[in-house]
Amino acid sequence: MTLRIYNTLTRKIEEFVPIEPGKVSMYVCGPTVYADAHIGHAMAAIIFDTVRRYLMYKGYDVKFVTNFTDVDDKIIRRANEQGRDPLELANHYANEYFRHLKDLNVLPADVYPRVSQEMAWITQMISGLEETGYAYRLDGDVYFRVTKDDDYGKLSGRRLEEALSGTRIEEDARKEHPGDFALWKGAKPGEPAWDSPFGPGRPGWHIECSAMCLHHLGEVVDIHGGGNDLIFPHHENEIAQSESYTGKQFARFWMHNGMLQLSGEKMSKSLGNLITIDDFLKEHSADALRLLIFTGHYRKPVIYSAETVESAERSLARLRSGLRPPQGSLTTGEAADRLRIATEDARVAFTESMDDDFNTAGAIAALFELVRAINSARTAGVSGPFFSAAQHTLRELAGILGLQLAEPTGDAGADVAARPFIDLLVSVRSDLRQAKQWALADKVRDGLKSHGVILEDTPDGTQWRFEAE
RNA sequence: GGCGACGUAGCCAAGUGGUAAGGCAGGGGUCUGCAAAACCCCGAUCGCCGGUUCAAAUCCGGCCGUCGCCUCCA
Repeated sequence: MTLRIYNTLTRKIEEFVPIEPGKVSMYVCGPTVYADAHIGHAMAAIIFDTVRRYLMYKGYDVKFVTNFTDVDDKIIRRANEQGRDPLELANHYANEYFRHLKDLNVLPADVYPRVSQEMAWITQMISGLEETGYAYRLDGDVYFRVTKDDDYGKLSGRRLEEALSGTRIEEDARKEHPGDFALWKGAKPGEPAWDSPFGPGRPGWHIECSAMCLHHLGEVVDIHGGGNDLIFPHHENEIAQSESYTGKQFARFWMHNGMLQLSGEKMSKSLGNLITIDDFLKEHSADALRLLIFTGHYRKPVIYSAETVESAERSLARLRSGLRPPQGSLTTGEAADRLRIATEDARVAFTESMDDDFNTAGAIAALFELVRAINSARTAGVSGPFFSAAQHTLRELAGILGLQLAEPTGDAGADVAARPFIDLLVSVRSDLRQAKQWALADKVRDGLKSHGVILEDTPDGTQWRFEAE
């Protein structure tokens, strides 16, 4: 089975073939670190984390690079407002972001380059573009000359003439063409600056990704990803710079994720309609966010609401139910056989969906089918190798989506301390049930429930767990 | 104004030519002292109009609606 991926560049689903057999180079545009990250950023990180995990599952050796933009207008403005050093501020939010990635169960990238540490590569590239006539100097700035780039606009489907009509671009009469964009910005008072052949200053926004790709992954990358809000101008300009510089195709596959929507609008820092990752994780698990995202398709918008999150939480509980221990002792027979077949079917259905441009909704459906098969087998008394194999497959496939399926714990800290007392109460209640003291037994159960502890009576005794939040 | 995406049951959502996956919520049932969980059963003809086809949610045209990009943005 071959993996097929939608390529924004061609607007078609294409068979994925890496440049070098067995290896994949992947670059994903990371955040500008000047404020708390929100779950829209988390969504992008989670989607490309799963793309990576699936490529690894398919046997590819993946080199994954994602950057931090730590030199930028907004960082500088914010730092000046707060009287802080811009790089210190950026570093603070980068560290926060690292913490978020860990909380969200996103695998660490192989390299996390930062603009501030890539200046040599950036200036070298700008110099190269200047030498070949793709860039020109203007009052201490350096601009990219879009009119010299024949296929400028190929990613976003815009032509230069069209791009101008109705745009809100601030006209800068000095530029040769309104679409020309800054590769280097001359130093201004109160801004950090680096020395360069073009004088002191700092890089434009787009050049950093081109330079970092070149530095860490080479002239051509297999997959370049990011949010679909980056298609224009960011990725268009990256292509222009990189291809003008190397003369080669910059990225084979361009992948773009849809936006997270809150009350019908894109969640974004500038609109202010956001939920930070920290706030989300106070109330919900990382698994819930992943499930919410993967219920839909990565290229489409995801609707975030109290209702969709709640639905994701309940669905999660259902997936977890497949991991509960077996109850019988049947290791062979018809029911065990059915489970074995269902396990195989689930893997096939899962990979077929994922091969189809990461159809995670279909992949999750396969997971639910497997859960039902496991639960049915448990009820039928199946245990042994087929049962554990089914559960192992469930964990493995869910793991490709980054789902951990861990049972919820109580409030941090209280969890460990409370366990022995809960066990004791459950034990006492079992005695009460033996004695048919139903009223008292129910009082214990209801009391525990009000503290977030769920009791379930089974033929093998009473089990308890913490309620999902 | 330009470019692009989308509109499927109460909600989320897959499916891009052969008579609609999955989840949540809801209803009925099995099990249970009761409950919970689990399991079984139940629901939509796919925004509207027209066209192509033996056959369309799926292709084409028009209309209505929503969203994204065109400015920083995952």
